[in-house]
Amino acid sequence: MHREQLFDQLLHLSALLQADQERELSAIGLNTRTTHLMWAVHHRGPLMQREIADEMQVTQRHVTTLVDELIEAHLVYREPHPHDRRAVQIRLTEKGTSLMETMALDHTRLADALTQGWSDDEVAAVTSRIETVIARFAALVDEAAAERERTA
Amino acid sequence: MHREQLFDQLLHLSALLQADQERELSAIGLNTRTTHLMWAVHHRGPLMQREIADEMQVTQRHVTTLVDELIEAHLVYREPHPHDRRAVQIRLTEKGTSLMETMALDHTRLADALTQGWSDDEVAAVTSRIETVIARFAALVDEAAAERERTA
DNA sequence: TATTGTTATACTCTATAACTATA
DNA sequence: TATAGTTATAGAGTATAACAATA
Repeated sequence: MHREQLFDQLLHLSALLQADQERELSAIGLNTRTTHLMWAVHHRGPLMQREIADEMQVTQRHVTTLVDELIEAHLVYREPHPHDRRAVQIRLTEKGTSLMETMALDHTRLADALTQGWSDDEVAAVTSRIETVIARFAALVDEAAAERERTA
Repeated sequence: MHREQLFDQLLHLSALLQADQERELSAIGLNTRTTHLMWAVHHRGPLMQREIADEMQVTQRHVTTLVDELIEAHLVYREPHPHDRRAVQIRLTEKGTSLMETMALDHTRLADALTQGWSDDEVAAVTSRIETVIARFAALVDEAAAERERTA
């Protein structure tokens, strides 16, 4: 069936993208987690470690470790929180900011390369299809979660 | 730009699918690795542990561990290799086979649910687009690998 | 009393190296 | 000499629990 073939392809593509990303990142001494952390700070501004833990769904303790690594690499730094003396704020260094900007650019270039030769309409059509797949999948996951609640 | 939005969506979908799969598997005491192992045996027939290590791109030592876990769960068993007394063959138990069949069915059902209401032509059109994205991505990865060869 | 971050500790996943039995 | 699998060991990644400083 074609429907299953499409599904398998999406899984395949997802595996390819992920493997490639991990290879690229490890070449510059990063991994998915540390990059996610920097990406969050880059887009949301200075964050407390607790906020980062919430965003990334990992423990605060683990954020401490990740931040330590990024400080070692001169990509972020800790600053006292302006209003809460218990907390610190994580900010990107210049090097960190410029790395995030480079990544964003690479990202755009890759997106363009992968859809090269498609008309804008084609891009829009596929985008809208994928959107419905995401929405439906989210609905199914919610349903399953509700089911588990009821059973438990 | 729309092209980047599509790319981001594909990444998002991939993360959703993966997280969901891991949750489902952990509910039945499996993970991505052990499932991959069983899937390989289910589709390729009885395999030596070395063959499994090749297929999964992990060490033979790690295959030993994964097989031990699956034996503990009564999902596979070891059998002497018919022609090579150094080796063993991994086979699925009845329970293991039936689990793989259930998974294949769930997989088909999910693919259908996610594309519900799409015409066959629409499915085919999106499939063909994703195919070109995969092909192009593979080409880019190869190019980058060749580049690294030359530099090294 | 609750929250932020850290010290101490442990668990999971996976790898490398040395070894046994067999090819 | 090379290969299949295992014993022993170690490293990365991540979690839980207890604690200090502050809210």
